[in-house]
Amino acid sequence: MTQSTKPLIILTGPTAAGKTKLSIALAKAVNGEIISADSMQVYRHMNIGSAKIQPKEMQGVKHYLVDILEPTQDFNIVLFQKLAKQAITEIYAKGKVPILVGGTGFYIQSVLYDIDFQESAEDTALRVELEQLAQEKGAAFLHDILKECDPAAAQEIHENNIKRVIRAIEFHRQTGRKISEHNAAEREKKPAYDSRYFVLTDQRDRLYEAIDRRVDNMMAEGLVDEVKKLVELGCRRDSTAMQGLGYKEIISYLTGEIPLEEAVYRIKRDTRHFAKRQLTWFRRERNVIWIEKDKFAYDDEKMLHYIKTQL
RNA sequence: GGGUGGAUUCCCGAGUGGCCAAAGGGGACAGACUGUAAAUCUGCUGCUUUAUGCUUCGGUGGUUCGAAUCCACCUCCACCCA
Repeated sequence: MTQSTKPLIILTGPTAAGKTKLSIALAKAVNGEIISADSMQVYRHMNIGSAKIQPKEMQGVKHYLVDILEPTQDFNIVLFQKLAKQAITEIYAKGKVPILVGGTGFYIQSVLYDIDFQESAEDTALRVELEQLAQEKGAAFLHDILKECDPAAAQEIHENNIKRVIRAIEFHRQTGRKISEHNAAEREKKPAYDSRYFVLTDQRDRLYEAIDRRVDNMMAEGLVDEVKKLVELGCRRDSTAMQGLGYKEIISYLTGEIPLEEAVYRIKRDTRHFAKRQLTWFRRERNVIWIEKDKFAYDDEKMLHYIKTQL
């Protein structure tokens, strides 16, 4: 890999597995710089709830895509992909190795396979219109619309998954093509880099314990105050940033909908669900190198050594 | 000591004679995902030789063709009166 002109190291894994800490050691070991593949850490002022790496923890390792947006702004995968690619170019120019670190599997995929999103922009007006249609006439009605323009997509996407049904219809309206065909073509792509895809994980029960502990720490560190400030900054419940785990629940607490202990319970539960979904995603990715912490006696040094043997 | 209300599958909880292996929710487990992805959505959850099969609804015994559902006693829990 060191011979290649386009090396890319990916270090991911479910939330609370310990990616951040290991990533710093890795970056130092391979003369790398880190690109965060995390949909929430891009936002400024969201430090506690997103478990964002803090400047002193970086130990001089440059990080990209952290603290680049105000929480009132929208972020999405296309923007991520564009910025990540820019960062990679920049890192190559320095003669360093880019390391993609973070738990958002879809973001990682978009870079690794250089997925093409450009053909179709999002159309807010259309989305709102279709959402209303679904609300008034039901999910099945919307799904029937998709059936007419893209039967294959209709078969693949469950009618209750309104977001994805809307996107498929939107894609067709804008491009005249079928998203099912587009997706099939994109799926054939080979990695755009000479990559190593590491997934850091642990036994399920230990992972869940780590999540519970982390949430308790977040509360102790002042997550409620952090969310209060975000609300003061103008964040609304439906803004993209407030969809983050830990944020939407605390907002529900602040508006008096649920007691604080219920909010904490939900954050823990939903974060466990999230970790499970992440694992499902990584299992499906091709050529993944699993790093099971228990097999390395929970020793970062040993994990790092193993990673180096795989490069 | 007396009275009343309870005990249901991992949890909560519905079920008052057959349509009940037992609603619904939660959890657990599994999966999908190509412009909101920390989002959104799906499946599954007693056992097995998958069957008009077996075991289950606090315990035991009864009534009945048939009981989670009715009766008796017992155990435990909650509340009320002493």
